Amino acid sequence: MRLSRSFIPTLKETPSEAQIASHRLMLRAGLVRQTAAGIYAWLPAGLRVLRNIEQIVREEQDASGAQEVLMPTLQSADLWRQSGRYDGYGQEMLRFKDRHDREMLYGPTNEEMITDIFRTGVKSYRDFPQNLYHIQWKFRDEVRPRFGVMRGREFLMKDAYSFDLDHAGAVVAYRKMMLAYMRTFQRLGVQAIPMAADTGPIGGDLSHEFIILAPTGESQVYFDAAFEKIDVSTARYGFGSDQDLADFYTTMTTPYAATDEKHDEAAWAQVADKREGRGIEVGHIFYFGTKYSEPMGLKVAGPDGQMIVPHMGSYGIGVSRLAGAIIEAHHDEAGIKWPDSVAPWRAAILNLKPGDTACDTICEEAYTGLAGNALYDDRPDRAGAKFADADLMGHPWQIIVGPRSAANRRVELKRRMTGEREEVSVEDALARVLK
RNA sequence: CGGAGCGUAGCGCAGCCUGGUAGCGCAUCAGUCUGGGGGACUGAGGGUCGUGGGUUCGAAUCCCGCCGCUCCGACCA
Repeated sequence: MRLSRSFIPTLKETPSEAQIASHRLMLRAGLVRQTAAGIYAWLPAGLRVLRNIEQIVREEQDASGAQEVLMPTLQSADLWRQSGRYDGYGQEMLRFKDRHDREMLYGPTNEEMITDIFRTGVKSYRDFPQNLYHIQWKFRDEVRPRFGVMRGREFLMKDAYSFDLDHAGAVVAYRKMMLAYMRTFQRLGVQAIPMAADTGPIGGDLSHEFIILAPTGESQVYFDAAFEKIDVSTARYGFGSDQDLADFYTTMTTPYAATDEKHDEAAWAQVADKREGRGIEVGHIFYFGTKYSEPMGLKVAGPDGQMIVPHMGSYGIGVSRLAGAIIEAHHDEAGIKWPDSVAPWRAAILNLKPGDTACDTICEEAYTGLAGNALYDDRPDRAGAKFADADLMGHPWQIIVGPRSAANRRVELKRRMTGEREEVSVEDALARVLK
């Protein structure tokens, strides 16, 4: 993308409504635009980030054996009456009526809908286990939306739902999701810690929330440094082995980890290598047994002819929230420092002197060589403005092409995350960026 | 849902108290000079002052209603 031809409205000044770093930077870097309280439009650069996060989430869900579906944003109130949640959900649910006076709602979550879909399609115990997920917009009419996309009213969430014949099977499904989540967050460039959690309105008796570390996080978290060394790679743990999953689960749940609400000073005192900091919740997993399958009449014939009521779990990742959370974890005074995996472009090409033949030639060559992975700053602006915008937008690499070194076919390569910079040949720069 | 504010040009703000035909910085456009960390100069364009009503000779300014938004707290992917 050529910056001169793109719609990336960066701001030099901070909009007054933005209080926290990620909100300020998302607005300043031209990623999103607020359209109403807690509701955001995603602009070209922001959408690329959102899609990158979504794709990593998708790949890890698929790897765990979950299958992607897509359920609608609008649901019928009848469905929620079957589970008994329609009256209990409260003001957070956005309710309305269609032209025929039918009661509808904009879905805040999909347990009822997936249970309804699954019960009409499943035929036998042989069909189990299953895990279905989708990545869809949700709406929760928060009393007080804030922090930009971190606490919006409309947000993109990945939610998965597992179906198993018994508790033991559901526990395996739960562990698979925990493993998939750890891999997902690792790929997204953030340190995530699973912490035992309350189950809230979803219900159930086994639940963990995934907290990622960021200096500006909402809550204080305490955890054992052992979490920093856990290997969650496919080489260490496989989805196909119940023993691996059990080992993994033990490893993830044994060291101390708690948010300030559940913090236990006595247990904390026993931890040898302590870590504490601020955290943001970006995922939450629940096992809730037959809470929905029972009232909604989901049951199948077992091998002995007896009817079985399946055990379920649900697993959420806040995709749009992650865009903000990743910025909270990776930024400085100048702007965003995107991890490679989620950056809208891998590199920015800064042409410090458009019109200079050597600069123009090298920039075009780099732009073509990076094939869609680069944002080319070809604007006729001053160098300082380009540096400032590149730092603000947070491209992992900056290929700085100036007349000083361009004559020798050399460029300056800057790594945004670390601030390191070095002069290299054009070829080396491209190879490094694409590696 | 309790408390506190704000709405004036794309963004950040002043003007309001004490009513008299709207201003500053940045951004934008044109030109000149510049050219490695948001440069300088000259000129130009851009505003139903959130909205409806009221008071007044006259309302951005005073009064009332409504709408929108933000912040603090309680609550939450």
